[in-house]
Amino acid sequence: MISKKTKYGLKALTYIARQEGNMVPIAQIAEKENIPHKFLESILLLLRKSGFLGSKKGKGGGYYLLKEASEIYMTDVMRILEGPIAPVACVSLNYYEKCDDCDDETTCSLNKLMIQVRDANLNVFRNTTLENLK
Amino acid sequence: MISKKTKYGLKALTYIARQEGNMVPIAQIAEKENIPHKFLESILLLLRKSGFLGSKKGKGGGYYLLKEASEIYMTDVMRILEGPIAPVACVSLNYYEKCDDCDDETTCSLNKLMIQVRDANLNVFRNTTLENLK
DNA sequence: ATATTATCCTACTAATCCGATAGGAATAAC
DNA sequence: GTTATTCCTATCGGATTAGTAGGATAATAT
Repeated sequence: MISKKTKYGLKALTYIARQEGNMVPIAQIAEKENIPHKFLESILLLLRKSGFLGSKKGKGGGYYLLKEASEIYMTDVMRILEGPIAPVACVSLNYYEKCDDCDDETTCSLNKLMIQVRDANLNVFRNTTLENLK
Repeated sequence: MISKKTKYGLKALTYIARQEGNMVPIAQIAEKENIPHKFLESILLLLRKSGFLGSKKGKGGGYYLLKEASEIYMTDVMRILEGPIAPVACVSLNYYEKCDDCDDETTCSLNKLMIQVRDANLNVFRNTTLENLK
């Protein structure tokens, strides 16, 4: 199950994408998408620092997409918002970590299944961009 | 990412499946699979209560599979150990819950993607049994 | 200048979940 | 009756999640 952060983040990105380049203030997204304002603020900050959004302060300011919606892939967004796409770190492409309980990954009984799950999810996220959510 | 409970549970089930019907004590699984004994105890208790395992108390006791490994599907095991397979409750087949932030699911921008993710995972779990992990 | 509107940033908090442990009761074998 | 096992409830520290607080900073309009 994904976190609310992820869910809110995806909804916000979609909302911004729909405004076709116009500056979108947090308050507007928060209201329309039923997301707590301050919580959303921290999420948009993260998305900006991660290179998905640009922002402008002050009156008439807000957030906007830095790339075309069709070039924002779910793989990238999910990794920032939710973390690893793999179900266990020992099969993660971007967040690899060795298991403490496993001596040898190649003989681990779960390894093949975990890789299948990872790839199934990757396949969905690699083939979905923000444009597909609009 | 799956919890350690799920990971340990899957490993334990696989270990038991490999013993071909023999009674397997917790201590043996714990040692061979590097799982904390007491933690594993609680997991096996759950798997027994959920109908996957039988048990026998006392000397020479332990756990055993109640069904053939080839009839124990990952869909069922995962739902018990990890909970919903769906990434959000509002597209869950077995744990459905309405979103608080969504007025209408059919127009939710995330709905289609979430269903795709759910189905991708279901597809893997439905086609994997404990036999495949042995 | 000043008021207004917005993002930026750090810190904090309450609640929940996770991973693990404690300690004994019940049961079966020898 | 001793030993080996599961059974059961309760507890605990730490991490994570979801959300809040409060002000600093910047841009705009008047």
